[in-house]
Amino acid sequence: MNNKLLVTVDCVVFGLDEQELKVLLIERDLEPFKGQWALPGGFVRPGESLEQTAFRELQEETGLKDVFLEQLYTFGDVARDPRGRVVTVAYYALVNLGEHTIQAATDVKNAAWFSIDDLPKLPFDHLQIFDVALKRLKAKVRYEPIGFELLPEKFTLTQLQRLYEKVLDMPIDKRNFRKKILSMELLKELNEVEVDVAHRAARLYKFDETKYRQLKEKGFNFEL
Amino acid sequence: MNNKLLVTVDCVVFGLDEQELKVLLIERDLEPFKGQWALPGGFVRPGESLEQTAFRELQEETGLKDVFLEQLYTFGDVARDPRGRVVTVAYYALVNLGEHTIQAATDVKNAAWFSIDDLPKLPFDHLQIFDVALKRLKAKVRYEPIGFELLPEKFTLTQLQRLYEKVLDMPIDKRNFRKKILSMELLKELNEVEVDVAHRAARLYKFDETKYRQLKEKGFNFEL
DNA sequence: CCAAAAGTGTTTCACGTACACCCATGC
DNA sequence: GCATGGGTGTACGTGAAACACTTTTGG
Repeated sequence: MNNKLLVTVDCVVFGLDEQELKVLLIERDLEPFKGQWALPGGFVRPGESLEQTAFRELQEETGLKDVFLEQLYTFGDVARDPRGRVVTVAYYALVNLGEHTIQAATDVKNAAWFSIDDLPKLPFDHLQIFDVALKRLKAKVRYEPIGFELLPEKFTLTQLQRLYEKVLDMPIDKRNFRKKILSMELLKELNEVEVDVAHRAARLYKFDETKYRQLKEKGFNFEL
Repeated sequence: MNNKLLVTVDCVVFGLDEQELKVLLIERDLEPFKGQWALPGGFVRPGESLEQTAFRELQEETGLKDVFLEQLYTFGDVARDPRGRVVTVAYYALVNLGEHTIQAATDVKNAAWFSIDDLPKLPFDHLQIFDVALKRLKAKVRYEPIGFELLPEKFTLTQLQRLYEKVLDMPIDKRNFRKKILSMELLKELNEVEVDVAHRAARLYKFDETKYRQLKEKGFNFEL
């Protein structure tokens, strides 16, 4: 009895620039779907964990490393891959677009960011995977402070607000937002302000990871 | 290059009786860990989806069918199984203990319910899988009306309250609970009451699935 | 001095929370 | 008639939501 299946890992990488929420796609240089834009990913090797596969493929195919990564869902429909029975464990990642540069490499012709509402046609069930990832991101950003992963280390409150507005796709009141986020005491106010802006420079803040973990221990729940 | 891996599905089945939250375990009749209590599960067959595997294994090993089932997480550590590289896609299920009878069958010596705070030693990483499942159940029960899956179709408000108290492991105020749950208008009040109780009989209710879907469309969010 | 975004408080309303007694029924 | 759980209302406080003007800076 041969029960062995092919297992891949695919990654939905979200990035934020000043304008929009984007996804990182690679142009496949291998069959099937050679030449098409697709989610980065590849086969799990016998000696590596699923998460290791995700990190390795991201680095190999797009040059990204040290990113926030979390398992999303596992897709195992019988006919999802023309090569045969392939189960894929999907992950999603969050990166700050400004601080990471991407570059195509192994098995990939090209790697590029696409606006989430202007995606090319995706192969396999990658569109479905993307949809699940976006839904997860929208839900999770409200009750876990993962949004900071999309921003540079030092950011302004307005940048933070924009992030939530873009991910949640809804307007947020400035005063209420500031009141709430500051009242959580998760942001460290820096003695620095923006530079090179053509108006009053905004104060910079940092997310205080340590403090968050302490508060969480005590039963605190992040909630936007 | 041989990239094929073994893939299994394991299920954490939660059940509720009048006293406690329980988990369904099976006594393995095959190596490895023959004779030990473990989560029900087995290999994914080439022609079946992951969910189909879960349903099939549940039926074969425990006799359960028509249960609420949802994917939990995929565990793929390299050394999690002594047989070699085995990735397992874990599911969790919710059943009403009174309305389903279980019976051991294929590859299984025995099947039985265990109190969640008195589990036997589990093989593989099944304890870790159970922990993730319990955590998920506790979290999800608060923002999705899945708790009803643990009750009979017709239930009293007190039963419903007990369910939440057991799953969340905390006391809940009776009047506030009733006010809140009834204000959602998700329960259909029946013209029936409990029978065979040695005190005033409580009114029976049913969860109104259709209404829930309608409200959800309009942006309603269940929240306890 | 003008444009652009930063920064800041108050009022209102809804909802969560705390809390105790009478009622119906079976034995 | 007594034991057992069923069923009900109010007061209080906290936090969410709505809302507009002044300040700072660069060009």
